[in-house]
Amino acid sequence: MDKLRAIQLFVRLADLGSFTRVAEQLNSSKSMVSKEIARLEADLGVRLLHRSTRNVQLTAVGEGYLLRTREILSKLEDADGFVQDLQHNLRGKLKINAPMALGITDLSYLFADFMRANPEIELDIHLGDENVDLVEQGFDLGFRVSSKPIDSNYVGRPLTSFTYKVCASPQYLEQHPRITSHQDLKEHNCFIYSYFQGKNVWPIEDGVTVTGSLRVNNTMFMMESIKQGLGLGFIPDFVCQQAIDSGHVVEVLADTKKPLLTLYALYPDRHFVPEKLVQCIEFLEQWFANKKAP
Amino acid sequence: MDKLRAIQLFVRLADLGSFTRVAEQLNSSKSMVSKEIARLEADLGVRLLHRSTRNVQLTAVGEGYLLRTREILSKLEDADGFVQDLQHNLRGKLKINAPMALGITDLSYLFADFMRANPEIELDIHLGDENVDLVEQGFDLGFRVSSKPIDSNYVGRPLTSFTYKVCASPQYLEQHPRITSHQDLKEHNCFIYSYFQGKNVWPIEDGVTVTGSLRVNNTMFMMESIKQGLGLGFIPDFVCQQAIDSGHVVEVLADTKKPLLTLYALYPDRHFVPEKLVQCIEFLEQWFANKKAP
DNA sequence: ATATACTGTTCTCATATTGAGGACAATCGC
DNA sequence: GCGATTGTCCTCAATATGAGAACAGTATAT
Repeated sequence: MDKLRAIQLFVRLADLGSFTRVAEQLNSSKSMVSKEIARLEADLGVRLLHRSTRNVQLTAVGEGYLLRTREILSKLEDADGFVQDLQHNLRGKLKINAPMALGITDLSYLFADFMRANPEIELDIHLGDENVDLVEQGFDLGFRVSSKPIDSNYVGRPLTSFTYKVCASPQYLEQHPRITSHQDLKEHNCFIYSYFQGKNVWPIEDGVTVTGSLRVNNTMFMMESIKQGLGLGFIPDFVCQQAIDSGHVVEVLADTKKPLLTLYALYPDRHFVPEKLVQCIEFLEQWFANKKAP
Repeated sequence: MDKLRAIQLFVRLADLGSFTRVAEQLNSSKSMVSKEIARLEADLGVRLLHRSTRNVQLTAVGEGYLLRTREILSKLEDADGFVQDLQHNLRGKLKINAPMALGITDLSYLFADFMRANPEIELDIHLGDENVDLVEQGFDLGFRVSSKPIDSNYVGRPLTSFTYKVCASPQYLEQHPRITSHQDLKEHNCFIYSYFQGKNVWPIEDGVTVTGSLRVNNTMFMMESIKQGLGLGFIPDFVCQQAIDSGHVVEVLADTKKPLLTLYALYPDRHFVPEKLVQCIEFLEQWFANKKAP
């Protein structure tokens, strides 16, 4: 028995005071209304209304039940309304996970723009390079750099592609042997990024195993050490480009083959994506598209 | 879709955190739980929980919906509990309609006993001889004197039978012609009871049309007038018996044929009769049975 | 690292529920 | 009295629904 519908019919019946009119109002049959009310009464084991052929009269019990069920229906509507509001209106929190370096560089500008464009949406941004379980931590959106989508419960959306560059400061290069081949790197002080998937193998050409005096889990820190002339780093271009443009560091082995990586936006499975998240993802795509253009 | 059941499943699922365990607990199948939750989500247009194969995680929306639906389910239980309480416990009001004379005589003793035996039941007794519509006025119980059950929406239960007696005071009989046949009544001052079905025809033998100087809608009043020696009355025995026993009035035409009437208890249709009403009706039957015995 | 066990989803199909329509009994107004 | 209208009951076709197995994916154990 669909008790909820039965209750809705009961309340309506109490309002209209006629089985026939309820059936008419719902484009349904009298028999259905009658049966459903009978079912509800059977379920409760109580007569909710006395019926004479001319009159429908609430029982004392029915009176009390009506009061309570009215409130329940109203609360149910509230609950549904709450859901609709959160789903379809551009409101609420958006919990986002992003790599530290990306967050400090591009994303800080990106989300500044986004917040200006969508003042109703609150952002809860967690920067970190550890591999967190997005679903377990309840993230709405995550940024991942990978060739394959990692988590099958999430759908990935390519935003932009980037590459890595081998960087060193001009001073370092002056004071150390010339680098002409990627194999030369073996003789240099190559910094290692802790979370790098290849550990201490840089994916240049067919790969080169490197060693160095620094191992750190933050690319910005590494970048600073490179600027100080302490060694070489294998740095994403969005982190090093500015320093290269300003001359603080220099790219070496620019013509070697390095992997082209893709930045993905990961968000929960495609069913029922909240409007605010749709909005956010579209914003991401546009932002990166615009950035590449000029 | 049975939304209520879907909500119940959702809440249970949030508690147990596993589709499989919900299905086990309800002796049902995983597919049913999965489908029902999917239906609810489709209805709302929202993902309520993220599922990874190892984890079920509430969405932000799901979290809010859970809170609200929990309250709704609790309220629904309250409503059902309220009904059960009223139905099965000996509590609550009992609205009763009874003829004036009967109420003032027998019923006053009867219900005094009843109230002593059932202190939890409140009585709301309306005395009156007008023909009221029991269902329209919301009566739980009515007393009717009739040979046929009047209202088809109510079921009648015979309680006791009684008859009428022709009464007069000794003084009146001394001062007026002797009464030996019912036809003699035509020459006497016969009081008329307003609500009497036969109007001014007393159903003695084959009926006798009478006239008199008093017409009143209350038998007790009439009884008093008889005691004063003003005339004759056709009085139910439960009203006149005491006065006859004490010698205040005398019965005449005792051996004539008068109708034997039955007192019925009328109560609403047999489906779902509240326990308190069942109790009351049983009490009525026992009381009248005991009264007849001694 | 590989295997295994366990998760939630999806599919199909037999089953059961259910709602519409009409006949029915009862009542009220004319 | 008769006709109109009420709620209930009956039957039957259509729909919805749940069980079970196959499936895809993942975490734990070895």
